[in-house]
Amino acid sequence: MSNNDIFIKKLRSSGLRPTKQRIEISKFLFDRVKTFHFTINSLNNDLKKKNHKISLATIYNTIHAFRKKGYLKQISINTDKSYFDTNVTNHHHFFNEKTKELIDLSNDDVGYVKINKTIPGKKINSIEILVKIANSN
Amino acid sequence: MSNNDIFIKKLRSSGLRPTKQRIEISKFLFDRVKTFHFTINSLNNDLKKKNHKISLATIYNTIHAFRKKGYLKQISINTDKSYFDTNVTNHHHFFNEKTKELIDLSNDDVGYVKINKTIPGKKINSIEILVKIANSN
DNA sequence: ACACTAGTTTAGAATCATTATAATCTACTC
DNA sequence: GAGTAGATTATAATGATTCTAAACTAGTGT
Repeated sequence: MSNNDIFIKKLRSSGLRPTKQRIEISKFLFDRVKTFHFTINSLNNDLKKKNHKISLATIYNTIHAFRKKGYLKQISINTDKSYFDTNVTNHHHFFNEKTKELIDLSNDDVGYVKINKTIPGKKINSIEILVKIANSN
Repeated sequence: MSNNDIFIKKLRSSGLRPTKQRIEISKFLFDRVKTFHFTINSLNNDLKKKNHKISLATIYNTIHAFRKKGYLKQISINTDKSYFDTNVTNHHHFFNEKTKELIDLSNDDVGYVKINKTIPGKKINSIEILVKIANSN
């Protein structure tokens, strides 16, 4: 089974039509060994370099479709642009405010976090930890 | 000593000229019993209601000046607008994504978080925890 | 294979938060 | 009171994101 077929299956199984654009974006995002972080802008530039002429609107549409299906995580961080992560497992991040660089923190890197407060009628959906770092000197 | 005098002293001591606008904003933000969360937009509306005609640009300038001086905290959260907190002590937040409501979590509400990973040449500036909540039924 | 339809892509316009500009104003110093 | 550095202001500019509506295409049925 070729890589394309894998993505076509994945898209179809989640109710997304396997269009040329979605397959190309899937390949770029998921056909690699390591997960990574990106912004719409960086993704757009990277796809342009690969001579894939995909409209910016389509990139936005696709990324949000993938996010809704759980194939991408949007990172809670206060910046002018949104950051996405192809690592959708439960984990956290270091964030270098100067360079805007994100570094994964595995769940094991973070001690268990207990939340000793409940809100009646509400349940916890996720716990997201952002560790801001800077040069140490 | 009147309230105004307190804010004038505070502003002057941090190298900010105590202008009419900064004093008004200080009074609105800090002259109250409980801390609270706000956006530039909500602040602008609230100040308008009080018949204070402060330019939006001044509100942005002032809030960022206060943030830089440590009088306000900007919350790490992925939304279209920035959220600020008049509670600058070490604490965390519940966030209701549907209503965009923020609820404080005291440091005691959150078990001690140990970060078992270091980045050479970098130090930790802050650890920010966002607990996303939703209706439980 | 062909046509139909709902879903998708697209370029460009619209929106909205935020920042920049540059003219006017004001708090502080002498 | 005059001079000046710092603030305020209205407005324009920017930039990320979303909207629009026309053109395109994948999937279905014939």
